[in-house]
This record gives sequence, structure tokens and C-alpha cells, in this order.
Amino acid sequence: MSDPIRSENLLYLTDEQLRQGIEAMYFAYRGFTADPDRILESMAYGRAHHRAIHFINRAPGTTVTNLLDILGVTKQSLNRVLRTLIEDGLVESRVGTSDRRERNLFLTEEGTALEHRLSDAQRARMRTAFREAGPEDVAGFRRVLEAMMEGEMKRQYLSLRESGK
Amino acid sequence: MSDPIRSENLLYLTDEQLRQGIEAMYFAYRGFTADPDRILESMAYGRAHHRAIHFINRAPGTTVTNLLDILGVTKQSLNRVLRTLIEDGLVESRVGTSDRRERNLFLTEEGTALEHRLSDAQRARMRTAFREAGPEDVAGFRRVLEAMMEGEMKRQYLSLRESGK
DNA sequence: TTGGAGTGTCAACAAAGCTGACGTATTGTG
DNA sequence: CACAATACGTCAGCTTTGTTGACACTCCAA
Repeated sequence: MSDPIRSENLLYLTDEQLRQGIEAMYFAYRGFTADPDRILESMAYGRAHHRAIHFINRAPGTTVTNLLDILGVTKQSLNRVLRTLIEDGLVESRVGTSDRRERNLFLTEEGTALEHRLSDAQRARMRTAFREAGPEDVAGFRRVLEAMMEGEMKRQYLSLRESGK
Repeated sequence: MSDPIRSENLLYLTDEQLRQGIEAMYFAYRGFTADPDRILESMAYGRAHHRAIHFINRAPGTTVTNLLDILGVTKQSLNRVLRTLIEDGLVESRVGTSDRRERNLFLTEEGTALEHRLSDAQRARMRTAFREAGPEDVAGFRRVLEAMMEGEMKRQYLSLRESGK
């Protein structure tokens, strides 16, 4: 009021704007997971399997501990998911070469096939959204999301980002 | 390659960019829910309670059916959550005035107090992220998220957006 | 008056998270 | 070499939050 320029600049920080941002996150995340969920529910898998498959594909040969760090769940919880994926022949667990206590995880051909189906669906929605919005909006989207991450997760995101070239 | 201008414009639509967008959504959503989750876990409540409280606060007097539509769960699932909130005196369920089959849901004073704690925490993170990014990025963030929603959810988001003034 | 909509509740179940405890390799260290 | 620590797997049990299916009650409208 006393400083129209400054208050106009900060209009996007009103409680109402923030609440809309919160609700946008909520509804968008549901859209974000909807397509893979539909594919997964036809099989005996859930979102937890998707996450495991995604990050094993993303970093082939990753260890169980590393996956635990990325996913932020307990080893018991991850193990249950991993076991079914290994039993079903989607994931292969090889004894580590340098450290034989470790297990290196890889997707099999079948696992890769499912990963493709899932990520194709998810990318298609992301692509549509990105195209609808445009490059500037996409950059903003990414910057806000990155600023929203917690420290440890942001580090993991950035390191994946790096390794992805 | 054959058309450098066009390919540069569409660089944000490469599979690598889309994958980064997907991972950004994943990690950011975990940050997004982290603060309320920490508050809730000290009580006997979970994310489902938070969602119910949020949308009852957002649209006081809303009916159970309306809430079911917004949250996209079964009435049995919602009812379990709602019952504990009513028993604990956070939510009040009043018989509808025009249609006495309906129940109009309101937050009590205590419920409003919890809503404030939760949304304050969530807004604080959103505010920090928005401030770090800037108004242009925030607009892009919102546009991409809106484009990512499914039809029905987008309609609900927009109608909440309207009613919020 | 009767059918259907809105609501609540019971039972049973599943996915996916959690803690705690224990066992087994394997590795690193004193 | 002996021993502690690490990486992994697993058993048991619990919680939250979702699901179906079935049933009852109230109330509105045709």
C-alpha cells in the first residue's frame, strides 16, 4: 500500500497464492501418478514397485543401501518389493564385484520392458503439460520444485541430474 | 539438426528433460508433505486426516459426498478418518438444513487450530520456494501443474480457485 | 407408497509403510 | 588373527489408508 511497486512484486506470496500453490501440487501429483498407477494395478504391483524399477533403471548396478537412501524407506519395506520383482524376473541381483557383501541391482529385459511402458505413460503426460506451457514455464516449474525439496533429497536429485548427463 | 531454431525451441521436450521433470516432481512432493507429516506423526493422525481437514476448512459446510469427489477415495475410507476427527472434537457434522440426509462438515475451534499449524508449516515451505524462485517462475510452476492435472481434478481445482476469490 | 440417493457401519482384505530382532556373509581394523 | 562393523535378508507384528461387498436407515421425489 505504502509502496505499490514493492507490494505488487510480492503479490505472488500472499496466503491465497500459496494456498493455490499447495492445492495445485496436490491435484497435479495425482495426475502425475495416475497413468503408471493404471498400468500397475492390472498387475500385482503398486507405486512402490514403480519407484524401485525407476531408480534401478536410472542407475543400473546400484546397491540396496543406495536405493534405500534414495527412496527413504526401511530395508524391510524395500525388500518385500524387491523380492517380488526378483522372483518375477524383472530385477536381477548380482553379488558385488569389489565388495561381495553388496548386491548390484539390474533390470532384466522384462523389467526394462515394464519400465518403458511406465515411463512412456508418465513422459507422455509430462510432455503434453510441458508443451502446453512452454519453455519458460517449464524452467520456472523446475526451479520452484527444486526450491521445495529438502536438503538431502535435493542433493540426491542433483546427483541423479548430473549422472544423467 | 536440420532445423537448429526449431530443435532449440523444443529442447525442453527431450526425454532427458522429461525424466528430470518426473524426478523433480517426485522429490519435491516429498518435501511438500514433509512438514505436515512431522506434525501429524506426533498425534494419531496421518496424511488422510490432513487432506480432510484442509478441504473442510477450504469449503466449510461441504457434504460428505462432495468431499469424496475431491479426495477420490471410498466413503468407508473417508468415514474412518472423519469419525476419529469428529470423536476427537476437531470436526463437527451437522445434519443438512435443506436435505436432512446430507451432513455438513465444519471444523471446530480445535480443528481450525490444527489446520493453522499444518497449513502454516506447508505455506512456509511454499513461500520460501516461491521467494527463492521469483514471480515468473511461480507462474510457470502453476501453469505446468495445471496442465498436468486430469480433467475431473482440474475442474475441482479451478472451482476451488474461483471460490477462493 | 415406493424407488433411489445420501449416509453410516460391519467385516474382511491388501498395499506399503514402520520397529525390533536375529542370522549370515564379508570386510576392515586393532 | 580376532573381533567389530557393514550389507543384506528375513521373521514377526503393528499401523495407516486404501479396497469390496453387504446391509440398514433416512429422506426426497415421482
